[in-house]
Amino acid sequence: MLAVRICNKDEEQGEVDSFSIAAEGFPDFDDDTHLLDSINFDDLFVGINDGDVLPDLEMDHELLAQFSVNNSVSFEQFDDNSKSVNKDEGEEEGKAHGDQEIVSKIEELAAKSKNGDKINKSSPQSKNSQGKRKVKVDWTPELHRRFVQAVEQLGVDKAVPSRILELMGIEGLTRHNIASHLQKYRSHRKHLLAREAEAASWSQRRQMYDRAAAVNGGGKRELSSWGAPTTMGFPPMHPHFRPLNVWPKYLQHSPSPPPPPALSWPYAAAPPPTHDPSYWHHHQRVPNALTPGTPCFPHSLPTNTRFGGAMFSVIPLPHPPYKLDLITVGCSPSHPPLDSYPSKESIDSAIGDALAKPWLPLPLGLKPPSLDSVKVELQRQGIPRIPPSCA
DNA sequence: AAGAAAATAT
DNA sequence: AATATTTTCT
Repeated sequence: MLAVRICNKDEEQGEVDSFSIAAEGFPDFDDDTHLLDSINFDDLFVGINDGDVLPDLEMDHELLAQFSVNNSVSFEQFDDNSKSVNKDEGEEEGKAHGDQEIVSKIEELAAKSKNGDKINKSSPQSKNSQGKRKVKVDWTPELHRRFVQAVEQLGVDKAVPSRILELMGIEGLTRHNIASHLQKYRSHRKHLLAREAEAASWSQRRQMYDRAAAVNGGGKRELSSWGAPTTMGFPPMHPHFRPLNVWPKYLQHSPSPPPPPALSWPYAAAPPPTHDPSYWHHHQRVPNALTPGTPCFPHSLPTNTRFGGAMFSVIPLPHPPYKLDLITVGCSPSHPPLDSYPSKESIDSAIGDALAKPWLPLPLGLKPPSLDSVKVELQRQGIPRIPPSCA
């Protein structure tokens, strides 16, 4: 059947951990035969044929499988002995998807007995031959959305696993499942906030620096022990003082992922693999509002230019070697990303290592301008490249 | 029961 | 190697 049954109970807590996972939109739902036909067992066994695991598997009872269908995963509680498959509630909101693709994949399997090799200390892991881990919950975007919804509804501070569990109202999910997801969620959130704070902080320093620079005009500037101009006790702008090099990993490679629909807010976009950072920040933001932490340098700076749909700031420093001190690229919902983007490395090398390049965070899911655009703009503004030797 | 940390699995 | 998810420990 579509639903796979997990058959052991959590002795300690009495939580039900056996449940079925039903796939929405799966054809021939009640016809095992057809379903089986459509399962690719090669995939099913990928990764578990390393010999030491296989022998312990028993198809019927030990094999845990989770079927993941593109859009939704639902959980149904199982009676301990019942074999019945419960079809799931419909996907509430985001339905209306004619899912033509059936099973996208079978992700999970295997209850492993991971003991055997260990001089066990009777840790629950080195348990009986039946060592079955609980089935992994597949936190699909849909599921996560509900999670986030619940969390936000409760309020970030009041959102504790048990309440979230209630609100989500998805059978089969345990408090533990949620607790762990919550942990990660908070963690991501924390990082994000930290990043934003840091960016903001540097933004402020930048402002102060610029103001001070404006005041002293071309006056002489004292050099710190760093040999660089300092202002108001802030560290000199120097490559080594990059506040934070936040060039989202997912932006670094992948030559040209399908450009997100220009005007749509990427957070709402459909198929975020778990890797998509926007996954963790699904809460819809006010359209057109700048993402908090977005490089919002003093907009008024004369050198602040828009081009190619992205904001691009170049802030020259008063002194020759520091001619070009900071470049900021950013996008906002109203300024869609460009088609392509350069790697951080390519920009670094193009601009020259002598320059401080604190890349401030881009709104998640958006891309910085292409390297060519940057180059062009640099030229247009008559900003000379500075050889590293000058630094 | 909540959280953090450690352990596993992918 | 890095992540995602589970398990253990406080």
